Amino acid sequence: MRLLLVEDDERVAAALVAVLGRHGFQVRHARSGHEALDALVPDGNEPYRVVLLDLGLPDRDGFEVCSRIRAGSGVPVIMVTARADIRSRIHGLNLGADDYVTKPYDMGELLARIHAVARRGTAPTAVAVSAPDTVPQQRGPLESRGIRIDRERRRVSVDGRDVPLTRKEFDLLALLAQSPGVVYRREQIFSEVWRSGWEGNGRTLEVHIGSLRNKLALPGLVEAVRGVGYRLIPDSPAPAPEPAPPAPAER
Amino acid sequence: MRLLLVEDDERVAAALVAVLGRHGFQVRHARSGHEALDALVPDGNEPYRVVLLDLGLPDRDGFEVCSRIRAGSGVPVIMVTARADIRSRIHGLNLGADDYVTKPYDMGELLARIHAVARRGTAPTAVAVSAPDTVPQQRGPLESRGIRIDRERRRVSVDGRDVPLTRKEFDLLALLAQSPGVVYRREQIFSEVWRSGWEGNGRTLEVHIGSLRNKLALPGLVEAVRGVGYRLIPDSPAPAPEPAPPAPAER
DNA sequence: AGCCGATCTGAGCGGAACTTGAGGATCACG
DNA sequence: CGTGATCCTCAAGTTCCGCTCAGATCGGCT
Repeated sequence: MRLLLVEDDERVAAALVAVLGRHGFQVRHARSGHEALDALVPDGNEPYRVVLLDLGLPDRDGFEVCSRIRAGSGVPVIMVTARADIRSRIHGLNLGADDYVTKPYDMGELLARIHAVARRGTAPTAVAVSAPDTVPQQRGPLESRGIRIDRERRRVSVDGRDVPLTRKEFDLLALLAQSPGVVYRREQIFSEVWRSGWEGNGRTLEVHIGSLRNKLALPGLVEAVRGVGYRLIPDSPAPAPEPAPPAPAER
Repeated sequence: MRLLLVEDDERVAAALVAVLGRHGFQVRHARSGHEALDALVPDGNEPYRVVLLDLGLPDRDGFEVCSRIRAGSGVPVIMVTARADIRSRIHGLNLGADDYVTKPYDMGELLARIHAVARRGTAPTAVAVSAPDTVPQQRGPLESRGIRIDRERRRVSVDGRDVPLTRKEFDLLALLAQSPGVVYRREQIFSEVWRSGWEGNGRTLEVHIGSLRNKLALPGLVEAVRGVGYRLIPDSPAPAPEPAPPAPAER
């Protein structure tokens, strides 16, 4: 059974490779998110049954790696990380991870969890991972429709013009911009931008959406989806992953 | 989305039912392992998408309940328990549980984990106990007869032409498209698309079906099955395994 | 403490979405 | 071929939901 380990710490990786090997896994070790995404491109070999993803990667955000994996494949992903806070957990799981394990973990439990997601299997994927960078996903600063979002500096600019945003406004925009076009449900927004379990009582969300719209001054960018939530309208009319050749993967 | 909650503490259960209900789950509450196993017997209704299993049950060991569930069904099981020791965790996961959450847990995280296992869907495994249409929730856009349904983006296109749908219309279509050819009974549709067991009094369903048909402009796609409900006609073969007699399993 | 920006809440408005009812069309069945 | 049940369509109501504004509250900073 093939397993993809994404981990930049050589010592940790070596230990995991050894243990997993003893338990019957054939482990491929990727040292960066880039290498991991490369490794997942179907190449005729037996596909990976599980991805073990460490979030503390050097080259790019581990969350981003996860959503890119998820954009192209249904392979089960287990996030393994030292970040134990609730927000990160929820965020990781909402990005499509199948499990989220915090360090330090018990090796036996990790193995059990690997088996749990592996036996459930790879989800069917209609998305063909053809051309690598045709999917306009976040790389470094997010960029879409002239908006540049710098997560590290928490700065946003529209057509070069700097737009000062408050905390909530920024978090809101950063969340929506993560996958332009995708509808984020209200509960999901609350659980990611506000403390979890918070039920929005008043008109809080609408007010923040309103001020965000005002400051960005890009009419039509933030769209309300009645009864569901909000989404960003991507510039390119190419909204969704390819209709894809109806070629079924089987046989 | 139906969810089976197995919990003997009434207060805990009530709280969970409330929160889960607000998040769009139709919750069935079983107070014992016996009741849970009963509830999981396929009865023609929409199958449960997730089981939330508390291990502290009075009548029998929660672990046993889990393995019995697993013996007859591929439904995802999340164990929720105060037993945090490693041995129990590993034991639970090895018995077939898909996740293991210890009390006290964060509600937001629990919700995220529920969604994580639900989106992965019911395992194809199962002992095929005459559970015909437990089609796992598909990842990626559904596609059939030139209709592309993107659940994430809540967008529908017919032959590339974008078709804006309202909430009910979209939910309705997404439900029917889940298993083209399968007849969805009226009560089933109401319980999925209109949450909180509300029986349609007027001509509500017909009107929404009507406007859906208008917008899609694909004559013959949505078929009414007199006295029963509706279904989508798949392009390819006509699988007519539907006995569709007046379902006697009604309670 | 006092200030000031950020966040939250409540009320009112307008429009979209949903529901209802009636009449006509269609179907199953005798 | 008649009849009742079921479904479809149209045209109203009615409810729900998002937007905005204005004021209250929170929280960090000096």
